This record gives sequence, C-alpha cells and structure tokens, in this order.
Amino acid sequence: MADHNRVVTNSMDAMLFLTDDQLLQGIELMYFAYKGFTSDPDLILQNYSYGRAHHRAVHFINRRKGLKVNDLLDILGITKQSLNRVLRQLIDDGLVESRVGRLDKRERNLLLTEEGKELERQLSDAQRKRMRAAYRAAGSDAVQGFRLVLEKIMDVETRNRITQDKE
Amino acid sequence: MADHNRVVTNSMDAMLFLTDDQLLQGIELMYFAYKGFTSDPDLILQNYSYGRAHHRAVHFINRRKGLKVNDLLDILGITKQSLNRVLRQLIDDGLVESRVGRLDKRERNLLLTEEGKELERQLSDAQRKRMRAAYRAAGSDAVQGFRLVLEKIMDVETRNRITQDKE
DNA sequence: CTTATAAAGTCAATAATACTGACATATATT
DNA sequence: AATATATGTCAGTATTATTGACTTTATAAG
Repeated sequence: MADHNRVVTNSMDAMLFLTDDQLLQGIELMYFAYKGFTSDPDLILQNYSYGRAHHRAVHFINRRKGLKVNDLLDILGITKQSLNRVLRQLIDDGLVESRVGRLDKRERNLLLTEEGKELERQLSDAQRKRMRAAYRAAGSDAVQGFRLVLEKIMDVETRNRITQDKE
Repeated sequence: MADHNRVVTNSMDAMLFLTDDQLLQGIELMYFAYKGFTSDPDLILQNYSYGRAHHRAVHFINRRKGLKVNDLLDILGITKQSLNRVLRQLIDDGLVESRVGRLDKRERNLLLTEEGKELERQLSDAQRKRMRAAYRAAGSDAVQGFRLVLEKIMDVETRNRITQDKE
C-alpha cells in the first residue's frame, strides 16, 4: 500500500528512523508498554491466586473455543508439563471444561465454563479499557501503524499461524 | 497530523476500530510481538547462563550510564533483593562496575565494563536487527503510529519518567 | 489382532525470577 | 549522638518454566 514515492520514503527511513538510538528507544517503549499492558490483569489475578500463565490459558481458550490441548501448547510455546499445573487448577476450580473429542477420543477440547467466562471478562475488560484509551488517544492512523509494526516484529511462523487462523 | 476529515475519522474509530474483537486482536498482537521481541536476546543469554533480568539490567545501565542502584530499582520496578542476585553476578563476572559515588559515598554508580559493553552490543544488535526489519517493512508512517500507541499504553507515571529523562 | 504411534496426563528434580521479612554496614543529616 | 538513607545480604517462599521418565487411553498400521 502507498507505493508512491517509495524511493524517497526508504531513504528517509534510513536517515530519520533507523538510527541505533531511535531503535533503542523503540525497544524501551516495547518494554514499558508491555509492562503497563500486563499490570491491570495482574492485579485481578491476585484475587484468584492465579498468575499470567492462567490468564494466557483463559484468553486463548476463550478466543479459540474448543481448541485441543496440543493447540494450546503450540500457541503458548511451552511444554505440557508446564501447562499441566495451570490447566489442572483451572479445571479443578471449575473455570475450564475438558471435553473428550467427538471424532478422536484421545483429544480433549477445552472450553470456558460460566465461571471461566466471568474471569475472562474481568481480565479482558481491564485490558481492553487500556487499549481503547490508547487507541482513542493515538488515533486510527496510529493504530494501523501500531498493528502493522507489531505484526512485523513477530516471528514469521507465529505470524503465519495467527493470520491464517484469523479469517 | 492528518487533520483533514477528523470528524469522520473519529466516528469511524468508534465503529471500526474499537470493537471488542479488534481490541482483543490488538491484545494478542502485543503478546506475540513481545514474545518475538525477546526471543533473539534469550538465545544469546543462554550462552552466558543469564536470563532476561540480566538483559534488562545491562540495557538500562548502558542507556543511563552511571545511574544509581536505586534508580535502576525504580526503573525495573522490582525489590532490591531481586536485583541483588542479578547485579552481584554481573559485577562478580566483571561486566558491571559499581563505583562509589563522588558526592555521596553511600551511593553506587553503575557502569558497564568493556566486557559488559560487548554483551550489551550482542543483545541490542540482535534486537535492533529485528526492529529495523519491522520498521522497514512497515514504513515510517506506521512507525510513528506504533510509537504513539505504545506511549499511550504505558502507565502515565512511567511515561512521564521516560519522556522527561529522554530529551 | 498385535504392534506402533499419538494425545493427554502425571511425578520428580531443577532453574530463573520474583516476593516478604529481618538485619548489617557505611555514610549523611539533624 | 541519634536518626535516616543507600546499599547489601540471608533465609524462606511462590510462580513459571525446564528436562526426563512413565502411564493411560485411543487410533492407525502391519
């Protein structure tokens, strides 16, 4: 998109936006923004004696309803032993349901219970509120740029997996 | 910037960019991008048997040369007991120098040694390379938006501290 | 039908990073 | 001289991750 004056734009990139200092500033921004980004959910999770791992599990089970345990492991990029404790707690506490697969009975499809949905709602409300405020303050052009750069920062394999699943 | 059709843009914000689903997508983007963002340094750190905590310490000691221990604690938002182990290792390994303050001898000014600078260079080279590629691929307009949104996502106190220090 | 593979789950040991609480030391301030 | 500040340390605990070794159940391959 925006293929006009490509040459000029690229040389300006090199001159204006790609100095080591500018890049280091971007790196710091990522660090501090991510810290803020996780701070609201972290507070809520304390009430449940849960951590970020529980948040991530709840988030992705909500986003990809009925996903298999292996799918969740792939998304999170952790070992099944790591996930086990977290998932065990969520199931025992009645927030997640592990349903035997219909076609392949070895598989388990993960779903949020009503209680699980309630926690998800609390967590994502807090996080959405912050994102909404940031988006509003920055404007829609900025949001497009934000999303574009984030997509480019991801690992290519991750990007392919996400964008392919998403429409 | 881009002050033409502001009214239309704003109403479009509400309609097109602020749905819960769009926001959730942004949240996921942040998660996956941050994961990619930390993956290159993580590999390098393994060679030193260091972790992300060491990376952060080295990064900020480099960025704010001579900063005090308390300053570093404020930036990282951790307790001194948490920092102690990491800083102790870096000093014992000869990557960081802890210099007694000139005016106030209770204070310690932290600096990277040559060896420390070498590790910092490795880490930031890897991270900069990824950022540079993302910036190039996304274009300079996108980068502006990226930076703007990230600033808005941060805690206000963090933003004030950073932007005030930075020019 | 037997064997091999696959999905899920578990137990044990270890590591990195954080926390709280309690103190110690040196230096500065009142 | 008493108090406060900056730094450092010791001990105990929690969360999240790891690797390795198995088990159970179910599907697929021979």
